[in-house]
Amino acid sequence: MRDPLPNFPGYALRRAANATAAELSARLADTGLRQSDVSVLMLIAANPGVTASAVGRQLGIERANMVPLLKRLEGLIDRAPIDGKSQGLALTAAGRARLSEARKVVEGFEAELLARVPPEHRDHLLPALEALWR
Amino acid sequence: MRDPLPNFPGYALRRAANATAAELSARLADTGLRQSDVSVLMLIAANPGVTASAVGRQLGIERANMVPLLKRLEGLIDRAPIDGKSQGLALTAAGRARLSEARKVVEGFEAELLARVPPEHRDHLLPALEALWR
DNA sequence: TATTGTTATACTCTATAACTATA
DNA sequence: TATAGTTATAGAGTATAACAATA
Repeated sequence: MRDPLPNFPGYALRRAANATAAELSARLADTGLRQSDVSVLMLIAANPGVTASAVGRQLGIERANMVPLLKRLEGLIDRAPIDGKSQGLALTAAGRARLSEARKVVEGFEAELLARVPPEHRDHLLPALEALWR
Repeated sequence: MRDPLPNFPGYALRRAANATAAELSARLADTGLRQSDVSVLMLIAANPGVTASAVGRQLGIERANMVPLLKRLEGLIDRAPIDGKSQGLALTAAGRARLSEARKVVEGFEAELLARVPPEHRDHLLPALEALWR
């Protein structure tokens, strides 16, 4: 079948993102975490005391969507009041343990992704992608 | 803020796909078509008489999801029975006209996307992406 | 005035299961 | 048996509007 679409970088981007997201989701199933959960946990781990709003801004997640996400992570995240309206987030011991599991899955998967890219293109992938959204 | 996530190609892929999809959707608003609509119209235009199932297979769209999609494109697509259970799809005159509009938007956008990528990385984007899903 | 956290809501995309009819 | 078209449904991801309380 004639198919001109794969020649469009935007289309290839969508297909690649879709395929890899589905694969990572399947691999994360055992941890009970979603990709967005893991990214939030990673950001909190790297920045203890950060607010939910700041996490959302950094990851491109709307404030409103942080609420159910953090609710799903109950027990893994600790909330400590900063002032009357802000709360600092940090991982609990359980949160660190779960993140440690998830991190193995994610980092293994990311390494595999890079390995799938032919060597001559490999180092160009990340800079090219970053130019499209940063 | 410390943020290790942009160093993950899978994460960058998701962010880039998300950002570009939102932008293209906004640009397509005037045409009344979605990205998936345009990709379906393009595939039918390139392969007159193709079945809905074949289009879905090629584009990674489930058969079941082709039904409301084609219903949305009523008037743009013509269905002719091939045998008792299959229908061949083709564009109507209106379909060709709408696709012509949408094609300008999409091709302009795709060219802009490539232009955003630094020249030394540009030619590597498409091959690298294709390695991730093909 | 701007920001935080929150509630409610809606739209899109995608996936699965199941059914009918035909090849 | 496998495939085409269809219906119904559910899960994610994402977006907006609006509100109260606080900076």
